[in-house]
Amino acid sequence: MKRIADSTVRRLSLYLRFLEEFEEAGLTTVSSEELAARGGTTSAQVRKDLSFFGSFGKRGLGYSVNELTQRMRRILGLDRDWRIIIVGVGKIGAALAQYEGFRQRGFRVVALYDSDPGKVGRQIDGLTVRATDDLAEDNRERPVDIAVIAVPAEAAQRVVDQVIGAGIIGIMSFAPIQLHVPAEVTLNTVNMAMELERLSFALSNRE
Amino acid sequence: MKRIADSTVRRLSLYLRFLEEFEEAGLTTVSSEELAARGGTTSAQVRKDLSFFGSFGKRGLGYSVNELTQRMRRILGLDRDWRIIIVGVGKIGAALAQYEGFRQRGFRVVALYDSDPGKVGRQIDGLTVRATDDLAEDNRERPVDIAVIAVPAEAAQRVVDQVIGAGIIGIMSFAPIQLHVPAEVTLNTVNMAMELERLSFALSNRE
DNA sequence: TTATGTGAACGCATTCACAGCC
DNA sequence: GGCTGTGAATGCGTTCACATAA
Repeated sequence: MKRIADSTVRRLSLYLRFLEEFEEAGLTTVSSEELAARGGTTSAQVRKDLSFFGSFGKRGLGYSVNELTQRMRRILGLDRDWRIIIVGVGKIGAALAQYEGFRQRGFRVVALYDSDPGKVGRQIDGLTVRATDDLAEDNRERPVDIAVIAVPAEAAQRVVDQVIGAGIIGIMSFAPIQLHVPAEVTLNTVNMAMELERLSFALSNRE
Repeated sequence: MKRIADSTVRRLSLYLRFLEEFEEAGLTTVSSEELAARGGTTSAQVRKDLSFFGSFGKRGLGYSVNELTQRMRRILGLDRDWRIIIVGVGKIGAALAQYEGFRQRGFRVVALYDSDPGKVGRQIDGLTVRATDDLAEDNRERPVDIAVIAVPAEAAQRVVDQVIGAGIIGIMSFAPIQLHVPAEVTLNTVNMAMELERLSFALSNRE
């Protein structure tokens, strides 16, 4: 498939949310213009974004809310459940484990891990925290799709190597550090401190 | 000032981290090439990024680690403390309140707010949770720079309006929703569910 | 000689504008 | 007539390549 820009994928996620809102509101048809207005973009942008994946609309009419919602789900890979684990059950990790926004989209947290013996065995949201060293064996028995990394910066690269060694190829990191992974692994990093710094920059540099 | 691309600002944050590492390692000079290698970019990119703000290097030599670190801090607005509040002390909000990564960069959490009467009065990390309705008055007495929004999607726009009404012009949102703010307000949103969706897309669409 | 700083070239994402279809 | 789908034009960020300075 043609390479899709990151910005396009982000917008697709937004479109899906809006479509679900429209669906809930009982609308059956939506135009690129309406979708654009809701998301703060342009109708041409919406049509271009969708055109990378096919022709889903009817000229003169717009898009079927129902059909487009299905299509978006399928395109984003959300027409299935994803088995995810969370490594690191400090404040952030524990919060993510219970985050409803994940479950709603089919991301099912199936296990929690931590390297701290003091945390292993603890119960969080119905799951027992396991030792990070058990990861490889666990994953062999019952593979997972995505590992969410929520450990301190110092431990992050080591944990990521362990996760990859266990055979997991999807990684979502919340560690405030630049991670290195082989090409066959897909990594997505959210650095919350960096996001605040972007805000700091924006606030400092406006006339 | 000339408009700076978002991608540039993100890289500046990275450079600063690397510079601090180099500083800690005792290095006094660094080249654009070394900085690039550490961050997975190119030396031309590093030089171009820096060139938007001035000429900080010496030809044939490179950059003074110390001086460039200072410059980066100032450019990013990190040569000062930022007073921030967190609105919404559910799992995510409480986790952020105690996040060390913020404090380290001069982001000082000075107050916590929640609309749930059951949470108001609770102690978290040495701070007493206050009622969101107190926000306007509190901010009049002792203004803050940034409000971090960590409330559910349904409440987010209302809370943001309240925050803006109180006179706060910097907002960092973790609510999984598209927020609307007037032009004079600077908003930065991190949508964790969307980030997982990007990963889902990437994992689903590779040959 | 070495590494910066920067115009120019390039490539990619966004916007335009209109042909095509309902 | 209305709205989509898409080549063409534009704008913007990245890369190139070299003049410049230590």
